[in-house]
Amino acid sequence: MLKIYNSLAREKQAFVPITPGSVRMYVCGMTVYDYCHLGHARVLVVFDMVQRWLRASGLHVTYVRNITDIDDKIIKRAHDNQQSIGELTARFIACMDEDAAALGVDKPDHEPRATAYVPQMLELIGQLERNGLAYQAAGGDVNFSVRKFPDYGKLSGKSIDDLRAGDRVEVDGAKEDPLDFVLWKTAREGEPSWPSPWGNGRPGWHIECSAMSSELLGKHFDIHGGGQDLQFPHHENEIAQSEGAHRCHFVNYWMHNGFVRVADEKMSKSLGNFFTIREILKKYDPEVLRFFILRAHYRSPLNYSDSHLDDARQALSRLYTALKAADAAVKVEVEVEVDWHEPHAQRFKQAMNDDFNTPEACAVLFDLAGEINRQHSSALVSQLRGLAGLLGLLKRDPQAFLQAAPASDGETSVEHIEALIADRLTAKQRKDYGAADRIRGELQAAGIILEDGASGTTWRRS
RNA sequence: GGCGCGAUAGCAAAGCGGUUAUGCACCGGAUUGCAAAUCCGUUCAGCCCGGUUCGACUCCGGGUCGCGCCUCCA
Repeated sequence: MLKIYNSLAREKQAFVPITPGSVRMYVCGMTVYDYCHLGHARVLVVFDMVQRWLRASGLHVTYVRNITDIDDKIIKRAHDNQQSIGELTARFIACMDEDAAALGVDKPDHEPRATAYVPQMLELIGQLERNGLAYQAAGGDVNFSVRKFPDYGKLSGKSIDDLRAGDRVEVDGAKEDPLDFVLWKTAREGEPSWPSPWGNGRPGWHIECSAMSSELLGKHFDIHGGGQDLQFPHHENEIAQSEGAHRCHFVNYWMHNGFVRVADEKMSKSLGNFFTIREILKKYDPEVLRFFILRAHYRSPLNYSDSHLDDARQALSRLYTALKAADAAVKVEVEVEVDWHEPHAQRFKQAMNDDFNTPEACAVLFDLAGEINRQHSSALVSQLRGLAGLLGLLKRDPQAFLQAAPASDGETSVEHIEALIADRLTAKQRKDYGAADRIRGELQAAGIILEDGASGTTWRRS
């Protein structure tokens, strides 16, 4: 039985889908005005893992991850770049798709863009107004009235009176309460706008998700995910909007992934301490990055540093090395069936069912690798490949992984390496170990490690 | 000021009221021409102070420290 830590209840709860056998899940995706950074990578990978495990558990999954393609930052960036908003967002959506694909992230079932759902947002705002929860302020903005929604604060555990809106940011004087948030922003000169009953304008950020989720998943669905920083105010506001408009329960399970940190500080655009995915992929294999993310629990903070990624690479190499040694018997690229009665698979399943405990699941993979190194059992090789595959790992040919060069490095060609290995073999046959070792040293200096096995010499990158 | 999370060996990171987590690194041995990989073995833990218990890293209470949210942020 799958248990999920529900941010709403602040405890692990047994997962019971609304419709038996199927799951509807919504995750807040990117605002596309820049390259994705490591924090985005974590959301992408974590919820991809969740989605995979739900499917592996036999559930029919509808996974929605939205794209915010209209917002203040997008407008500003497009203006700064002197390009249209459409050009800007198209470019960064393409970049996001590339990054996600590199990380082995499956395409969600739906990737709605905010600009395509304005009618639904207007409908929702209208309903909120009819329900007495929205009002048009002096300046023309339509706001949500938090005081009129008694449950406000139930997700974040905050009470309206304790919140100190305006402490750090100037409050819009036209709001009835400082915490009221905007549903519809009145059009400003030079900014994109849509016609509406409240005048030309554009949607507030929070209403986008409420509109897209109910349109694609219904008014009441199973799982809503996102980064921890969205819990308040974004998700709190989504609840207020959706439950306020639909008068029914919105989401059963709220999942929030922990932050990526640098030197113990949250990685964020505002702090400027972020690394983009593509920047990291110049130095590290994308699978190493995926593994780095999954070997930590999704709710824990994840500290980024080069040495941690080096460590992850070494660890992942151990798994691939085990496959390499035993792989002759098992074909690559073949979908492997997991034998769920086998003890390792049982442990794996138990770990994953315990709120997606991927660190424990990874430990099972390493135990399996050790067993394979001892026994060279092809049954265990399929178990390793099959289980790792459910995490989106170990899908490649081991040799290809072990020999893969970072994108930025293309100095030592495979031909050159193989020529030197042949030279070394001749030297070894002459028992000229001095010459053989010199060649090996030369390659080692270039980051190539040689391994003399029973069936000849193989190489990998250090 | 309000609310929340965390503190595990050199580093990273889980479970668990009593029995090896796991990975990297380190040390000893096997293997190897020597290495690498692999195997076997060893060493290295649980912020502090109380309490509960036959027994606590694990439960409870109190500290200390760190982090996050309360502003756009994954």
